[in-house]
Amino acid sequence: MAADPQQPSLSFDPPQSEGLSEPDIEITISPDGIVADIDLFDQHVVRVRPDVPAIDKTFDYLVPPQMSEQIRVGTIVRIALHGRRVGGWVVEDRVEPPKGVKLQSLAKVSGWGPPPELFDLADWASWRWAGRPAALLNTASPSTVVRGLPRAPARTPPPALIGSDEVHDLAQEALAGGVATLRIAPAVDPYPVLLAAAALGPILVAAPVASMARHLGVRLRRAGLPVALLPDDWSLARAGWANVFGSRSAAFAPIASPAAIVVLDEHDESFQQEQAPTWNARDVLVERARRAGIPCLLVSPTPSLEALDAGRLITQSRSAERAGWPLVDLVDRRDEPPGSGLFSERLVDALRSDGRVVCILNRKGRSRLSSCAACGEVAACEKCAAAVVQGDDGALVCLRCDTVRPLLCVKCGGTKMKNLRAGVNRVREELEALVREPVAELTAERGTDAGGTGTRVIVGTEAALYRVHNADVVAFLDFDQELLAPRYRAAEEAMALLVRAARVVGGREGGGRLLVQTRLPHHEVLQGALLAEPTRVSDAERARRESLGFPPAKVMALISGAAAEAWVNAFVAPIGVDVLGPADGRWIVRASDHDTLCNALAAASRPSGRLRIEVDPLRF
DNA sequence: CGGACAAGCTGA
DNA sequence: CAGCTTGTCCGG
Repeated sequence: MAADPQQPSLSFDPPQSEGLSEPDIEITISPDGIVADIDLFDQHVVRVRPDVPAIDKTFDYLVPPQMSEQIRVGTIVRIALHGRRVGGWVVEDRVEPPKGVKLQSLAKVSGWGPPPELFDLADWASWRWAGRPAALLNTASPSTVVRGLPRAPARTPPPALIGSDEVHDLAQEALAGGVATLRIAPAVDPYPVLLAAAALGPILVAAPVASMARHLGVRLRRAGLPVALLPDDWSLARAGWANVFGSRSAAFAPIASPAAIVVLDEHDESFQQEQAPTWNARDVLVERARRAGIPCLLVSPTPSLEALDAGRLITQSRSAERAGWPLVDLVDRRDEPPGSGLFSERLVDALRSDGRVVCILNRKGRSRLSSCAACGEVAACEKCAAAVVQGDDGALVCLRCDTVRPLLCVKCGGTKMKNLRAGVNRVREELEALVREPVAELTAERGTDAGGTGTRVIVGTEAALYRVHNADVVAFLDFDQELLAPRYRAAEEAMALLVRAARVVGGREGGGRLLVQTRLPHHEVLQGALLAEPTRVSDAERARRESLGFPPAKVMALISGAAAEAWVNAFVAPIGVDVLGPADGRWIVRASDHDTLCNALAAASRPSGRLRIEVDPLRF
């Protein structure tokens, strides 16, 4: 490897060895000659963490003189371990090797790795989410070998930042120190927040989806500031002088000393990793900022309870916040007979206007609940008796055991079914008949590419809200399904859905409108959106979670997998920790705070076999 | 993780 | 008791 042209700002200070205390002058000559009898004073020994998930241990290696220059904490190396070659990270430089161990030499220097502080952060996250650090360090590492870092350009004059802007000023106030939650309405542009933060120096910005991170990063770049877009610009981020943008994985972005951290849409559940360890980027970044002593700004139109607990809340003026929410048309369907269909008069009016209308129904296929037209029998699986759904092709599929049967009543043999709960596929046909023009269907699986849908009326699941960028009206055909979903975070999730829809239609002064069909018009989620008062949701949720002992009032971990029972049997719950279950082969370990929970999980022994420990489950 | 090595099981 | 499986340990 050519010598890295290193920046002064990039040079790494190795941890000073403990003064000049006398090292042991004990020269051991190993019989197989692995260690030459060279002076121990001159040996360069590093501590390496192997990139092997199951090995939770570090090992010491000799650094051959020709590699010595390239070694610092974080460097990615290859080592011989137990007869095989594996990758690893240098986690400590110039250590004193333990006595009586024959050291081997590093096999190779691969290239640049994460900055030193990410090792401590990864260790913390592996404790906090009861996982192994190797996966987290991989998130912090480049996908391909990085041999050099880009130099900072000659100093350019800072770009002219905007003068007076409410959001910019609020962000400045929030950046005064510590963790702050900044609540800005859905249609309010978060860009001034980034300008305010970037005035402090290079910042680290995380957004729930990569497209949002990219969009904002490109805007900042056009304003003349250096920007690294992760994961592609890993080496630029590692160089330390650029503003770093990324999605969830940006929690472990390799920028050494950001001036501030900004988490956009912190309430979004995609910040949480689905695979164990189920770390949450917002929580990791709050801790990262705390350790670095830098400000952390959590931005959201509807802050999570976790964000509200993390720091002080800063809000827009009432009028500005209201202006940033669309008008919400609540269509109260309580007086309509059950089964009167999904199309209220107000919805039909909206559909027959000239505007672009997106209809949202979170049910795929043709029908989620059918009954025989002849005898009235509700269609169920003939094997396991669970409800069957009618897919796009008309066949009945069991959701539990995947048994498929043709459209046929098991009781009377009838072949006509009444659609008690229509799915998107069926609704599309009905809408076409209603508006007499083509209607497109957009779900996660089907539909044309982003925004490429030419039709005026679109129907889809919530996935459609990611793919349509603007519309005059977003109509929720059956919002009660979201409000009443059997998940403890249903209210917050429903509010997040309204936020996403609000972004598609824009604020009320631009004519943005949401139409919500419901039998629960007084529900705090709908009132919160209607009045642009998200605290209605958080206040109600806070009280509910407290009384039920749900997060964040209590914290929990979900234990599942084939080895879950063995794990629970071996687990001795300390005081303040209780184990609930089993339900569906899963257990819940619960405590009042993360210290108690995570210490208990860390002390538990892990049986062999498949085991999933999900700390802070989003569903249980 | 995956190799080494040891303790247990089978068959003559 | 060889030859094999299964389990536990450990790596610099």
